[in-house]
Amino acid sequence: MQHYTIGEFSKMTGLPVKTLRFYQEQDLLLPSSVDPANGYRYYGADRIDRARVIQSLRSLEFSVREVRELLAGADDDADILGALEAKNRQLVNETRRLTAIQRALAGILKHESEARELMSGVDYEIEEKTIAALKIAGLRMKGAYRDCGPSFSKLGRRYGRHLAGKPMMLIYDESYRESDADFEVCMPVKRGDSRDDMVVREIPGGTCLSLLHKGPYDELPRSYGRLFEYAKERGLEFALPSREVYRKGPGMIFKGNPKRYLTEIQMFLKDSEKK
Amino acid sequence: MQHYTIGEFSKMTGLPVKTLRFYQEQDLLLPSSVDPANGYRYYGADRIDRARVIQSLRSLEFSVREVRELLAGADDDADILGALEAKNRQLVNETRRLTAIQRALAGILKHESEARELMSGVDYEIEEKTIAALKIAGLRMKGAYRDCGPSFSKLGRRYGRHLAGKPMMLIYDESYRESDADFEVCMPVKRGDSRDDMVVREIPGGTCLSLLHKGPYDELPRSYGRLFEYAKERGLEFALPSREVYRKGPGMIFKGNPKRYLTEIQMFLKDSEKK
DNA sequence: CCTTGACCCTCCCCCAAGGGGAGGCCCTAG
DNA sequence: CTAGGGCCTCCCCTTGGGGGAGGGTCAAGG
Repeated sequence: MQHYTIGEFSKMTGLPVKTLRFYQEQDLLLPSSVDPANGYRYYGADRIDRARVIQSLRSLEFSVREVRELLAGADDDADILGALEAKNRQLVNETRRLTAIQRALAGILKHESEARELMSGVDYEIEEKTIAALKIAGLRMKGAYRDCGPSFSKLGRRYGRHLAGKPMMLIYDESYRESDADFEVCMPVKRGDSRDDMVVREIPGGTCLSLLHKGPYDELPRSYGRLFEYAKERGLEFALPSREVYRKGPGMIFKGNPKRYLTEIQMFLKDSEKK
Repeated sequence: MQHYTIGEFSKMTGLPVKTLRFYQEQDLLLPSSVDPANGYRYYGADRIDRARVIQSLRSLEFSVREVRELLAGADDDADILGALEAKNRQLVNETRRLTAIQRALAGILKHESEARELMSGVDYEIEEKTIAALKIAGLRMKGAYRDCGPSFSKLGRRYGRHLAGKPMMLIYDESYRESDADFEVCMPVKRGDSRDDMVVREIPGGTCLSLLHKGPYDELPRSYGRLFEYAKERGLEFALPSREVYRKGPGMIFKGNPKRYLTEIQMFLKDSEKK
C-alpha cells in the first residue's frame, strides 16, 4: 500500500501537520505506521477518507471528542442522525443567544444616536407643547425618587420586548419631595398586559409646558422653580401628575456623566383639554 | 469608605471569587486595598459600578482584553459606539456562519430522511413510469464514470443554493463502457444560470422503464442487463440518453456502505412522446 | 483561652484545538 | 562534504476561569 509522509498527507488533506500530530495524540486519526527507528509517521491512502470525514464533522462544529465518538460507532450518515439533530438544536440555541445580544447592541446604538441627535440643536427654554396620548407600563411607588432604579429594571425585564420610548416618571405630588414622594415609574410600550403591580394603560395627551433640564437629577428642583415662576407670571395652573422624560440618563452600560444627563419636564396645564 | 471582603463583594456583584481574583490579575478590576500582612483583598463601594460595567460588556461578548481597553478610555455609552458597532458586525458574521452550518445540517437530515423513507417499501422490480420534465444543471464529460466526483462537487458549489433533488447522470452511450464513456453529471435545480461548462436547461419528461439498483456502482451492469433483457422480451426500444438517479449514494459526511447504495435506472422508451 | 468552622490566601493543574518555536535527527542533492 | 528541507519531541501560549491542595486568618461560642 502507498504511504505518505506527514507533509505529503498534510498537503493532500489540507490538515496542518500540527493538527495531524494532535489528532494522533487524540486517537482520532492514527498514522498507518510509525518508523520505530526515527519516529516518522506514514499515512496510508485509506486514511484520506477518514481525514475527510473528520474535516466534515469538524466544520459542522463537532468537537474533537464528539468526532472521535461518532467515528467509533458509525460509518454512514444515517447512523448519526441523532447527533446531527442534537448539534442543530445546539446551534439554534447559540444563534438565538447571539441574535439576542445583537438586538441589545442595536438598542443601545439606537438609543445613543437619538441622544446625540437631541444634544445638537437644543435650547433650554420653556416651551408649550402638545403631547399625544401614550401607552405605558407603570409601577407606582412611594419613597425617594432616587430609589426608582429597581422599578425601572423590573419594568425593563418584564416588557423588554415591547418598549417604545424613553423611560419616564409620573409625579403625583404638588411639589418636589425629598422623601415620601408619590410617583410612578413607567416605560412607553407598544403592547403588553398588566401583571403584579405593573399596570399597562394609556395616559392622556394634552398641552404642557416643557423644559429640558441638563445636569444631574438633584438639580431638578431648580428647573422646576423656573417652570413655577414662568407659570405664576402668566397665571397658568398645573394639573397632576406632571412628567419627567429621561432623554439621556445613565446608559445601558456606563452610568455616564450626570452633568450630561438630559431630562424633559412636562407640566400639564389645568384647563387644557385632555384626550 | 465602606469596604467589603472578596466574598461579600462576590455576593453583591454575582461575580465568582475566582473571577474577581482573575480580574485583578488582568488589571481589570483591582481591589481598593490589599492587607499587606495577610494578602486579604478589600473592595470599596465604588468598585461595584465598575463590576457592573464589566459584567455588561462581558455579556455583550467583549473579551476581557477588550473590556479593559474600553474601560481605559470611556465612561459613557456614547464613547464606545464604534466598538459596539464593530462587535455587532462581528456577531452578525458569527451568526451567519452558524446559520450556514444549520442549513447544511438541515440538508443532510432531509436527505437522509428521504432515503430512509425510500428504503422502506421498495421492491426491486422493473416498472414503467412517467416522468415529468425537469430543470437541471449539467456538466458533460468523457471518461470513466467513477471520475464524476469532482464534477458533482463543482455543480454543488455553484448551484448549492438552488438544488432541488437527487444528483443524476445522463448516459449518452448505447452500452456500459468502462472508460471513454460519454455522460453528463447533473443536479436538479430550481433556477440558475449557465456558467463555464455548466449548463442549466430543462430535460424532457416521458415514459421509461425504471429499476432500483441496490448495491455498489460496479454492479450496475447486472441491472442494465436485466433491463435490456426485459425490453428484448417485449420488443421495446430505448432512447438516449438514459438516466441514473442516485437515490442513496455516498453521504455528505461518510462514504457509507456501497452495499446499501440505491440507484434508480431510467431507460426511456423510444416511441413515448416527450414533452 | 481555646477551638471550630467559615473565609481567605497562593500555587498548580485542567479544559479546546491547536500555533509557535527551540533543539536535534535524517535524508538527499549538489 | 555540506546545505537545505523535512521530520521528530518537548515546551510554552492562547480564553476565561474552575477545582483543589495546603496553609493562614477571623469571629464566635464554650
